[in-house]
Amino acid sequence: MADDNEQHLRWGVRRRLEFIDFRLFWEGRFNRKALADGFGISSQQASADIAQYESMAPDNLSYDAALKAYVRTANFKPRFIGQSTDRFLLQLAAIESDWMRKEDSWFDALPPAEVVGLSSRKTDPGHLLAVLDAIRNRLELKVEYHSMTGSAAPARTIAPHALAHSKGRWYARSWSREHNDFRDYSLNRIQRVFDPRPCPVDPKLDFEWAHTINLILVPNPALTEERQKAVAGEYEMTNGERKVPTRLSLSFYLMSEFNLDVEEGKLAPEKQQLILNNRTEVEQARAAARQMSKEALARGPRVTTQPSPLARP
Amino acid sequence: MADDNEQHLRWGVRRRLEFIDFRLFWEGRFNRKALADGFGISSQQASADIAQYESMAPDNLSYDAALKAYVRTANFKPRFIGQSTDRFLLQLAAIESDWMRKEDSWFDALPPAEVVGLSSRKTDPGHLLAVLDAIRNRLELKVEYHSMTGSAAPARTIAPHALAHSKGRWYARSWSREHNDFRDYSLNRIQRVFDPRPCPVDPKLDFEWAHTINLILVPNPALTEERQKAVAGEYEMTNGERKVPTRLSLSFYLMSEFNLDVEEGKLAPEKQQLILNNRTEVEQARAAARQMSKEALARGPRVTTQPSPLARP
DNA sequence: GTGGTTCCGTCAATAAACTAGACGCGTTGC
DNA sequence: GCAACGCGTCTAGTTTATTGACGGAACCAC
Repeated sequence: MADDNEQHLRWGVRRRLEFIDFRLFWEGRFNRKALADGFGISSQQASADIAQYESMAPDNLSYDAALKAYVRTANFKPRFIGQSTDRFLLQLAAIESDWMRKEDSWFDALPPAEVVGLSSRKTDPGHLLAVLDAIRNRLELKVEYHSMTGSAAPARTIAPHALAHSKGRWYARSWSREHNDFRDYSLNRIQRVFDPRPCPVDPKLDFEWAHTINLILVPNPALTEERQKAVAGEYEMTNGERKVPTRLSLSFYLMSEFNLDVEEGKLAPEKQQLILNNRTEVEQARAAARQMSKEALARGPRVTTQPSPLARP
Repeated sequence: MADDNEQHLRWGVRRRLEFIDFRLFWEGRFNRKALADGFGISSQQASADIAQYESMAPDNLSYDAALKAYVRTANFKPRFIGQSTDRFLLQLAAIESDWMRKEDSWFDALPPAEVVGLSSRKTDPGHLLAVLDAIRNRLELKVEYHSMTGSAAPARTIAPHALAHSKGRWYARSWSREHNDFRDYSLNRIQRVFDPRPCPVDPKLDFEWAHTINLILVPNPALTEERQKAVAGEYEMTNGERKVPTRLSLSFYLMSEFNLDVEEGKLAPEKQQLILNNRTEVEQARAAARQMSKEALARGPRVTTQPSPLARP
């Protein structure tokens, strides 16, 4: 019956009950003021919400007059939030990395936490917007790329068709008019975007993007047998290997991130815990796809069908 | 005057206006049904919300009867969302990495996007919960660590006091009763947690965590002059170097992530674009801090003041 | 101890937000 | 040309939330 009620709850009320659940689960406590302030409701309404929560999950909380707060009981069971750690940790990382404002989360006191990494230049919203519109409506754009030399960067014409993320950076997978092939352009190196217009090139010709291959990862045999087993467990391998389906164009990033592109033996095995078993296969497949794209693009004819403006992809 | 109104909006209404803003900005279009479904309101109320949005930002949208949707106009200016790219990209990455459900975001159609990385075992919510409670209330826990050998892992007693994130993994910075020093424990290798009890060790003695040092990063001189300039720009260096304040205990992760812990010349310069200029200083500082912690811990007396249960840190 | 403060809870009256059902209007697709 | 769909709007009625007032429990400073 309680489950029945749950469906009838209005969106706003449900969010507030989730908030109570969230705070109890992760922080063990909350008080009425936090609820009222967080959602801009009166304290009376907050009381009513708490009463409702209690009626639906009586054993979850009790009021501690000394702490002036509601506290989680020992046999607490989350009632409204799917108890996903990921949401919690994601938000924590996002706040620590300044991607998100603390007020937009449901945290009160953040646990002491630190995120390792190098913060990078932010992406300009207008540029991302232009890229997204281009992807959706199959447009090409003129862009100026961040030039370090101070000299005026020549404008390039690119037609983005997908986004990719690696090592904290976002890339726009794009056709390049100048080179007549497909390449990656780092979003936050774009300095200026202008002159969007329909693009005749079919993104399906980007075979390096479209085709995937299984990277076959195994523990570095230079590690002790015990460490190898640990690595196998760490990366959830079965039969001593892990197959990772990867787009050909992205295999480079994954290889780079895990030092799979370094000759075996060159690095200390602890710095190269994984070995790519089918490296030549991957590299050949990638080169072949690249060649196929080039030939298809050179051959033309370029595709003619155009989606209507602002239509869904 | 409009700004005045904005403050009076109720939380739920404001969220819906933000939703309209978000969709218009990032996807260029939305319709009434999306609003009604997303927030569980009636179509009448959705119409009312749209009318209100239009009254507050008349030039932002127009209805396209052919598309059966509201579309963004050329001179659109976001009115309710701070136009932060980060929120957009963060959610995109989160959804792509399965950290977040699409329904919890405001996306309609996701742009084609891919996140490079190896998915890892999920962290058990109960374990994270126990660790967080331990951090807040200064407890020690018995944990069983994931053992690859199949043999029963001996329980260890740890007292976590902070979280750290690196390369997709979360670590609990903890005092170890067995070793009587401070170490990192990977959250998703914890198999079982039990027997929490107050811990007499003061986390302030973890000098490797408390002390920070500036890592001084410079472009790898083995790169061409032009590439060096590009790297300097890419990492926002001033005077050819970037100072990155880092906790001593985390310097290892940062060094590992950017191959700063590899001898110069061993790797192709493209795989080692950054060089750590003060590596020996960092390593000495770290070793010194570690030694200080050990001595302080060995010396005792262990700290006596205890925060009350469930009190804020 | 005593007053002052700050939490909480509740009652009653009022205002705002929202829903249900019904109707008309324009566009699209068969 | 007709059904289907999405939008806008009207009325009446319900739910949700606010304002204002009052009282209880715990804590702090004096």
